[in-house]
Amino acid sequence: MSRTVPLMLRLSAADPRPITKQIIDGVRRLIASGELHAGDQLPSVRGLAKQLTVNPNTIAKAYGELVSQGWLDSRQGLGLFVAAPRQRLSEAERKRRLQLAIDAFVAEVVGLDYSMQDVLKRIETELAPMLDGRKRRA
Amino acid sequence: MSRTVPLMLRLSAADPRPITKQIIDGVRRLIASGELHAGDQLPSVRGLAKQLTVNPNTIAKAYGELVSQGWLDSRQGLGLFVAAPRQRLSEAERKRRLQLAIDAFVAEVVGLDYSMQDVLKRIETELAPMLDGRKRRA
DNA sequence: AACTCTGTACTACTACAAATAGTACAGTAC
DNA sequence: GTACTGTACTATTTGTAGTAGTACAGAGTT
Repeated sequence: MSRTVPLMLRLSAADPRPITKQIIDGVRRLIASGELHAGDQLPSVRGLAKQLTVNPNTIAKAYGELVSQGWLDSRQGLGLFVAAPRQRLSEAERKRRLQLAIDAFVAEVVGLDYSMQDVLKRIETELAPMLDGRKRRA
Repeated sequence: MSRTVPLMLRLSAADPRPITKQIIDGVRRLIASGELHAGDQLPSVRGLAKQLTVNPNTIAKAYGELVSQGWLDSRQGLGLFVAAPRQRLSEAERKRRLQLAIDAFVAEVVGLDYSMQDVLKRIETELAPMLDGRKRRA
């Protein structure tokens, strides 16, 4: 199964995250949710740069990060492809990242006056499509 | 009930958040968890700056933000005090912030290979002390 | 071989945010 | 007055994000 997809990605100026992070998160989300499958080819660095009207360097940086995290495989002269599911982060690093994410989330939500039930329900709704979209990463 | 507390706050160089945000989140957490009560006096701008070995301007900025968010009240010449519980954010703003927090959290957690149950349990554990530490904000 | 696509690696420059440093001023208490 | 409080400035430094431009190597097509 190998396709070339137009990559449904939107950048938002309202989003406080830097462009590079928006792209990284966006691609990761598309893969995790199963909208992109292992072997699929991604838009070229220059192509996506033109599509999103950002600098090619910015795309290259985001792609490079995704490669080093094991989400993409790069083949010189050919392009970038969605990698087979695998886990490149150490157990300690995974644990550390989860802790950071939870701390940041709690810090943001404190004082917003939402009940525990509301918060958990929302998390569940948004997270569910990301967890079963692709096989469990080895 | 009015106390002057030494403010148990630690800054971490490992924490990716800027100093100002670490202080804002830290104070908000102390209030939400009930470690600081309405009326309690906070360390002075210069005092906390010395304690944390950061610039007084940085503390003043953090305190200023907390005042504008309604967490603290300022009395010229006297100091800063924990405000009575109230909600200064509009319904739309609260909703927006929750959405941003959830989006950011999901983006970080995707690919870490944690089960839904694990994630929800962790959130519940860390968030619980923040929700019942003080009366519901009007 | 020539051409054109791919990723990758640089340097240089600009823009912006965070933090520091220093000064100054107004309000409160002793 | 003196010594604390918060607050408001300006100036400077530092680090990061993004843009701009160039260059090079690998792969496929003609």
